[in-house]
Amino acid sequence: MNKKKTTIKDIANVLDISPAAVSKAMHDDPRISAKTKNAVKRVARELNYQPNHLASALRSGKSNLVGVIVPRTNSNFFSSVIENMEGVLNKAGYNIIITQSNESFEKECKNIDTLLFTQVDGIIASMANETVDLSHYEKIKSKGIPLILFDRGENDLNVDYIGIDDYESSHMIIEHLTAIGCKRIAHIGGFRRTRIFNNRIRGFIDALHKHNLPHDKHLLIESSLTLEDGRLKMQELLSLDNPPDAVYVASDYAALGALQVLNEQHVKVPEEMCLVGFGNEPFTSLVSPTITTVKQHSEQIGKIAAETFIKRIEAKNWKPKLEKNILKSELIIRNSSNRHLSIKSS
Amino acid sequence: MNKKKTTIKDIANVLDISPAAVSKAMHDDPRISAKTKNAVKRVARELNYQPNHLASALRSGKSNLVGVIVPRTNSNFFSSVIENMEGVLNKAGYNIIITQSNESFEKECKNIDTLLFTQVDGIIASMANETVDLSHYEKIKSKGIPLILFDRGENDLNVDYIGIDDYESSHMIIEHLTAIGCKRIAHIGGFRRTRIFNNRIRGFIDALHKHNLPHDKHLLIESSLTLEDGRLKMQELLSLDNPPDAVYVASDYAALGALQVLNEQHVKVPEEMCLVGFGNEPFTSLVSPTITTVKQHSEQIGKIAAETFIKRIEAKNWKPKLEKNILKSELIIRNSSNRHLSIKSS
DNA sequence: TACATTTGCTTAAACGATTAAGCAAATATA
DNA sequence: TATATTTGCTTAATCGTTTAAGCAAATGTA
Repeated sequence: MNKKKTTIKDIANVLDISPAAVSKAMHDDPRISAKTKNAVKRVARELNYQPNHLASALRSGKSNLVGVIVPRTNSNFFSSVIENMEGVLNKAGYNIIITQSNESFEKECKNIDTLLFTQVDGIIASMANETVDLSHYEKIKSKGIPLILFDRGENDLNVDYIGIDDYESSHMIIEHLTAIGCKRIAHIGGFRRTRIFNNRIRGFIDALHKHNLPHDKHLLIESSLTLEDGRLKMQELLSLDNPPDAVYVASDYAALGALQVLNEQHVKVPEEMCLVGFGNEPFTSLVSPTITTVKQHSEQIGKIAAETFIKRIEAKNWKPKLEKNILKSELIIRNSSNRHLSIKSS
Repeated sequence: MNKKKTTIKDIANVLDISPAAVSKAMHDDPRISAKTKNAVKRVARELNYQPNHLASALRSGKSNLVGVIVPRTNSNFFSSVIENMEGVLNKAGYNIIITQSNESFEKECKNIDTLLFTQVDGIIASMANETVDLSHYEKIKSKGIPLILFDRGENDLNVDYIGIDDYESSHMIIEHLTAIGCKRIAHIGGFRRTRIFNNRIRGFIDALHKHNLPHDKHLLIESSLTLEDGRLKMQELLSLDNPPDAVYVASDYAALGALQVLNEQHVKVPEEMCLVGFGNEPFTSLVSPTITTVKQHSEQIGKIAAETFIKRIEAKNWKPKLEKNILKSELIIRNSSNRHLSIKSS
């Protein structure tokens, strides 16, 4: 049992050279001869040498670790973003550390502390729903390491941001719903304090005006957008004196809750009520009827976020500033708003 | 702008004491006076001191980091396991690093390398579907750090394991299906080489015998258990000369695929065909009809895995050995196998 | 041959914290 | 008062790696 790990010193001893030479040989320093390099690499393999990350990170001040903070990993969107981010970062020699805030502000603060403590070289994050106070994000900026936000971002921080055009997405949805004859369109939106949800709400209102549709206050509801809350808000809408003929929900989970209520109360979808979700979660194409939704191009968001990080870390004297990267979203029309085609699973 | 981070040296300079005294004061060493301790802590706060994890980990040989490997984080089961693991570990002063294998053997190997490279104090893992060769897991053991497996484990590694009783779960399911009158029960199972799926298959076969039901070879199919493969395998079963009257699928995702096919082909569930899934993913209670499934107590699995890790790390001269912690699962009966009650959403 | 340059290494300091060992001063014990 | 013990620190080594500086030997140049 060789419990003791092999270090560059061990390799140096075997070859009777200095540890410094070994270190340089491993990093292909031009001032080390090919013969020595080969010998070092051979012995390293033989002794099963694994470089000690802590030591090199301590000395060089670079950990090659990128911290990632997401509200939850159990949504397809975030899981896909992470996967694509990881692909790009791994190729560039970085490894990622995933943490989840569970939509809790307190947890998000703890995550940031953990990541800074682990000496990550940068942080890529999407904010929790609860987050309003941004001082803990300022902490990242003040450390001088890159901070990249995606999806749930905040302009006030003046850092890079990658996301989709939420305002425009709402327009796309209203356009589609009016085209199929909807006259009273409701919106179960997120909390206005979150920028993306605010943008969706603004887009919703402006699009209604554009199409000369009534903007009834009762038809615009803020929600935590969980499945359960989607159910409650749908019940609210159904109990109105003059209920809507279409509902645009700002999250697929809440849309699913809404659909459950509609099914339970035998409201025919899409005949009596059209439904549109947001996010293109896999289940939207699995439930009955399938749910019309918005695809956010999580692959691109992940890749671009990672590439932005690399760009920032490689730029020598870079100062954080607001730089937005807004991608186009895509409306995926399914049966919950399909009034002209025969209804079958997509 | 104070870019340079404060170190114990800075604190020492302010108070005109040695860095060693500062370090000890921070750790409440009994040989440091209360007065000095207070002064150190005050200055630390004033200078916004953050201990350098790399340095302390390098010196002490402990990183207080635990690596977690899961197939994917976007399932409710794993996401919940992680959440509960984290709760216990944080309290004990550990932070976790989550990595996902995406069910790929190669990715799993890379993850292990990353985690070992990051000098984690231990690893808690659930194996990828693809994994057959276990040599990379041996690498963890040979480092002398604790390895804890859950859900997808492997006895051959002789390490701690936390999971549910898969064999018994199959019995529960068959018991339920026979009780409601099913006579020809099929099983879309996972690959036999994965222990948990093999146990479910063994349980399935033994339970059939126990209830004097036929064990038709065509009614037992191995599958990758993705949604798509669930569809394909269901189509296979429906095209048999003598199709089954119930299907037990070893994963909720594949069960959902099966349900789609049944709905599309207008096979009435549960009247003509009963369906049972596995895992209690949220969507099983959301689709129509709702799917009967098995709850795995992810909260407990996460907690126990974390507690086992702590137990191992605190035991001085502990040698890895097989120690199983098998939890009881729970059958959640929903409409897809509800033949006696009126059919409504649960 | 005399000097400059290049090659291929070595030396030694550093990164920031921990910790065994040591030492003077204060306090306790006889 | 003389000695032992405790208190409260300091010194210096260490963890494993990186890297600036330095220095012989080999090679190139005039």
